[in-house]
Amino acid sequence: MSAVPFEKPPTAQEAVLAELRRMLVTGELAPGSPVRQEALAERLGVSRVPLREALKVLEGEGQVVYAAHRGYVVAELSVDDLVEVYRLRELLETEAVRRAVEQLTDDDVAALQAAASEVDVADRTGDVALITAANRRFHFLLFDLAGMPRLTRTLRQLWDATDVYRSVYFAERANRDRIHDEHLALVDALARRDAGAAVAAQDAHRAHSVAAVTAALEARG
Amino acid sequence: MSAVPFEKPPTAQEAVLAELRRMLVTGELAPGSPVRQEALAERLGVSRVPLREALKVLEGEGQVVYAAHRGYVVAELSVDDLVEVYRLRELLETEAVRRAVEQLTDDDVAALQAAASEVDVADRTGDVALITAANRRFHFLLFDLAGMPRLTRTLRQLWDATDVYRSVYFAERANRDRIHDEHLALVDALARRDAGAAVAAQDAHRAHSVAAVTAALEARG
DNA sequence: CTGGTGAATATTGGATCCAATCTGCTACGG
DNA sequence: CCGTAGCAGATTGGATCCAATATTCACCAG
Repeated sequence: MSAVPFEKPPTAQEAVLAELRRMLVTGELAPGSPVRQEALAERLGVSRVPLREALKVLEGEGQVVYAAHRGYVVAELSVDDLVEVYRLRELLETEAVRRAVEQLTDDDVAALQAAASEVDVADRTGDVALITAANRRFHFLLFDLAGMPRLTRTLRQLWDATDVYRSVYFAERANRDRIHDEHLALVDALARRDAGAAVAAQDAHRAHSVAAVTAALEARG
Repeated sequence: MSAVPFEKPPTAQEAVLAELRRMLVTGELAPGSPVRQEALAERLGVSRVPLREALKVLEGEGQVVYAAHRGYVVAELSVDDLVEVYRLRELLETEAVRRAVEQLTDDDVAALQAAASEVDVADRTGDVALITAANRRFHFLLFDLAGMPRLTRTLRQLWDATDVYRSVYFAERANRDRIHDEHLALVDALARRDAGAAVAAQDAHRAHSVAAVTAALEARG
């Protein structure tokens, strides 16, 4: 009985949800495009039922919008929406960092350092999806340390909403280089339990991101 | 063709969702109790499919928790959870008020005054459900004026999460009396475009609420 | 008496089928 | 030529049925 920590999908709806999230991040499901349930379900090898349940979750998160008898459409973010998301992130992430700093152990700091290194490792592969995932793990490791589950959940929704658009940020070599330094500065501030500096580092991090993404968004119209 | 603004339920899942929300607020679906799909569906006069879709929405909002093959359970809030929700509300509602004040018109102020009066009207009926609803309309009218849809949505989720517990607050005569004064103070500050005072009024409002609800929660254990 | 093993039951998960609604095209009248 | 009514196809919404999993309880070994 090899009790290997083997990943398995217990239900189809969860597998579908995970796959839909992936398709949203990669842009396979592009913003504004309608979701054809039958075709998508067939492609995923399931019936429409688990697909619809997964879509309901995404609807609750605002990733897709639903209209009765007209189905689901992949949510489209305007520049205003994007700016709003980043403003909310600022408010909530500031809280998260301040709380986390209060109860940060040395082990936590070490774990954060390790997570930051993982981002560098992913960076060297050049795979945008890997980088995005590693970056996310790093930041949410920190958020989780605040010990506020609802805060983490809300932040996850906000991050999810802009995942597609953030990819363009990671696609740029210059941005990826800057991330390394910014993460380093953040971990450094945390190691010193300097909440103010940590918040400042996060703010800078976000500011770069939002600037790049809005620029990209306005470019295409 | 009488184009009467007649209420109609476009889909069963929406009707079910609305009914489930009502049952959650009234405690008909009590925190911690499992959701028996077949029985509940039959009681609502629908099959399990639309019920399950409605439950997925509530799951996304954290109103129920889901475990694969074990079903849904009505979410239970610990005191810590409750304190967290109120802290998040403080952060987000402060932002909402500050933004709203920036672009408040005289008509908006008048509408807020009217909404506050509605709360008084509901108050005189003594019906806790009516009071809760009127109170909610008043506050969200203000939040909406910030022009930040995601912020409003997040706040709605936070309010929903604690609706059941807030009922105990409104059940107390003394608390209801205080609400009138607090709303008056808030509208007054808004009419003067005094963001600081408005935020302070809201903070006081919340502080009373959280104190009452935590007390009630700790009392029963 | 305790612990575990197995079958029986209850409950959830998913697929298929049918009904309801929407969309696009066509034809007709102005 | 333009607008509209209506029909046909496409798509979603919901109900029923079956499969998969979990839970309960009886039974037995120790």
